Amino acid sequence: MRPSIKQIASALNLSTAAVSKALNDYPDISLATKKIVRSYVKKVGYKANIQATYLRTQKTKTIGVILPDLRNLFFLEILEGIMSQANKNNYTVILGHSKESEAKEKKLIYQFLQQKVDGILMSLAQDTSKFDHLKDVIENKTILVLFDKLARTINCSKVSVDDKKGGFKATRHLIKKGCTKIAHFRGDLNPQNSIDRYLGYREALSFHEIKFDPNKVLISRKGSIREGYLLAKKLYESGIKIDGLFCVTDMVALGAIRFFKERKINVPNDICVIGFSKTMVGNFVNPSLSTVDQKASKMGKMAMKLFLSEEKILKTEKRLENQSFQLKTKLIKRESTSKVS
Amino acid sequence: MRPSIKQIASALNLSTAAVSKALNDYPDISLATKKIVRSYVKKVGYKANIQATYLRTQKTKTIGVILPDLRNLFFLEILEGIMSQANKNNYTVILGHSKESEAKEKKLIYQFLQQKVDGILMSLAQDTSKFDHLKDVIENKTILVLFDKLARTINCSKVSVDDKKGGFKATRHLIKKGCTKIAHFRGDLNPQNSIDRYLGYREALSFHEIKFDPNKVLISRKGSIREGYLLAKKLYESGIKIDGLFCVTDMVALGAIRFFKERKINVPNDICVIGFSKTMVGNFVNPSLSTVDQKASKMGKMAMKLFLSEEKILKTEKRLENQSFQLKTKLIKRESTSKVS
DNA sequence: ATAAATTACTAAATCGTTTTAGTTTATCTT
DNA sequence: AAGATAAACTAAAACGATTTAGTAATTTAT
Repeated sequence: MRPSIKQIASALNLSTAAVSKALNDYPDISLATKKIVRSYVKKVGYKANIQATYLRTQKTKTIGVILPDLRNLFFLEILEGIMSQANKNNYTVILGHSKESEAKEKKLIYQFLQQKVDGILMSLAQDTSKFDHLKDVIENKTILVLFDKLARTINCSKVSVDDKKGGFKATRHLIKKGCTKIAHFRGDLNPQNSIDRYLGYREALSFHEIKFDPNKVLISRKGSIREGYLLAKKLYESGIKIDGLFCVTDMVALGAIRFFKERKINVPNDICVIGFSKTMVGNFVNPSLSTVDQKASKMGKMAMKLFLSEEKILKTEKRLENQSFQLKTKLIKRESTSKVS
Repeated sequence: MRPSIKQIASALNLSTAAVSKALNDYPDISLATKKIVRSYVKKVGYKANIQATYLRTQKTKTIGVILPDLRNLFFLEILEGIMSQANKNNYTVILGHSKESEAKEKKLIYQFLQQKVDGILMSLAQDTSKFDHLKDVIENKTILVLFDKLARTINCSKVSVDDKKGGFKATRHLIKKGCTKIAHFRGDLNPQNSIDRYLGYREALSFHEIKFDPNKVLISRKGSIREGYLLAKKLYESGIKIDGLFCVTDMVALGAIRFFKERKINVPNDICVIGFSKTMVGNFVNPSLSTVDQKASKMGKMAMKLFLSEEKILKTEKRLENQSFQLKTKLIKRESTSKVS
């Protein structure tokens, strides 16, 4: 068992107060005593008990991270970014998995608040349509940082991707490759991301004076491979001809490509396909998948940095003060759009 | 701010002791009082402060999980398995990422012990060769459960895969497909897994009376795609002819396949390739990758279950009592070995 | 030389629970 | 009716730290 401050104090013939102050570098402890305490503490490997410290300071040096999907490498890279920053700053990360469900998300938030985390960093579940639980976080004076899937109306720090520009880039890339009949499998109406990607798609079309055709836009609710497959099938069977396809996620694109393969439709020669949010898989499939990179790891780092800066303000000025940050996207050209135009 | 037990007590004209006992269902509180307390608590949304509770009970209802690689879907599925069980049992999960480094692993363990987790569930880093930090966990009366990459000599609960049988199955599958010159890209010498897979490989060869050729066994230290590519190149350039390849991981197999593709060597017709530990990617590549499934999610669940059962014993008998569990593997036949023999 | 100021501590309260050891009141024996 | 027993509480200590207020010893100022 690790020693407590009491045992250290009696071993050194000091009061617990003196030991605590020495460790926290209070000015009313002499340098000599501080040195004695520090070296002794090092020798016996004393570490302050975090839960006991919390009881007085109300700080746990812990953040909660909620991810909607653990099987999605995009979120894992974000997680990695968060964790590397967290480690550097001696924060502990507790993890929650909302499984894209608002109910689970809510439960996790209250669990985290009970754990007295200093902040919650999260991406919203697909499902989430009410934001009361987010407001509760802020009311509890707990820092909230949203990344990727945000709620515009909530007053907290946010890291987002410039989805509109990304959608624009993806669509423009297809146009440059000579595509003129470009379909879009968009995401659900709820999180802002899919709306923005869709808007980028439309903007690119109108910029290049291609008439927008609502029949070429289908909605994927879950963003799964299976759905991509089914939407491609639906579009194909409806008889609408296309030569380009921009999908809201890589997974949807992979599903679509699978369908085209089955029907002996050549990608990219018959149809160019581009996804969104570079996932590792895209690099291994055949044809390899063009996509729009979201810099997931950087997103995680930024989220943690926003938290740290807010924490600093909270410490001195006792109020939450949030910032937002928007990450740029990068077009990744691969085989699925490598048609010679 | 959530109310404390004190405020509840004064609101109900009771002592804090009575309220606490009512909530914890002590027999010396009348049913009537219990009902009053419970309904009031529900109304105001009171939740016990976990850190304060810990101070008395020494239980945090928190476990620490250490993974060596966050970009590996295998570990993420394990994590998912752990988290789903943890949630069911109201445990909080704190996550650590060792990045396959012994030093980081050590640091994380001490951080977790400081956090007073009730248990640590982990897979060892590639790097790890000394086990003092693991012994420290046990000496701290903290439950330790190792999964996947274990240390045989440490006396704790363990969940492993029957790697030897898995290696045997993979190799036998190649043999059944008519391969006779079977190479093996094995893992490093340190964690037991790669040794066992290698032993399974040898056993299958000898079982089918194929002479073992040490020149056909190469070592991959990191198990990366890049390494798989380089090993395939090395083997190819050494002039050794093969018609089958069993790789220690899917990633290594993917790398090898990439090299074969570049050299216009057809997989599976010229060389059958099989990996290990079903990763999602394997299903999307072309050709899709045969592999040996490790049931990652089940592994996570088992790890958590072993923890829970050990925790139960610890509570009543005040001693650590560990168990081990070995998961069966399953052969996944896909295109990379679909040669007609 | 004495009062004031500074230095370097200590005592004790506090955070929010749980739990041991009483204590009061009511009920049961005989 | 007196003592024993049981029921239903309460008081207070404890967990391990931090921090406020106070105190002794030393130094400085006049």
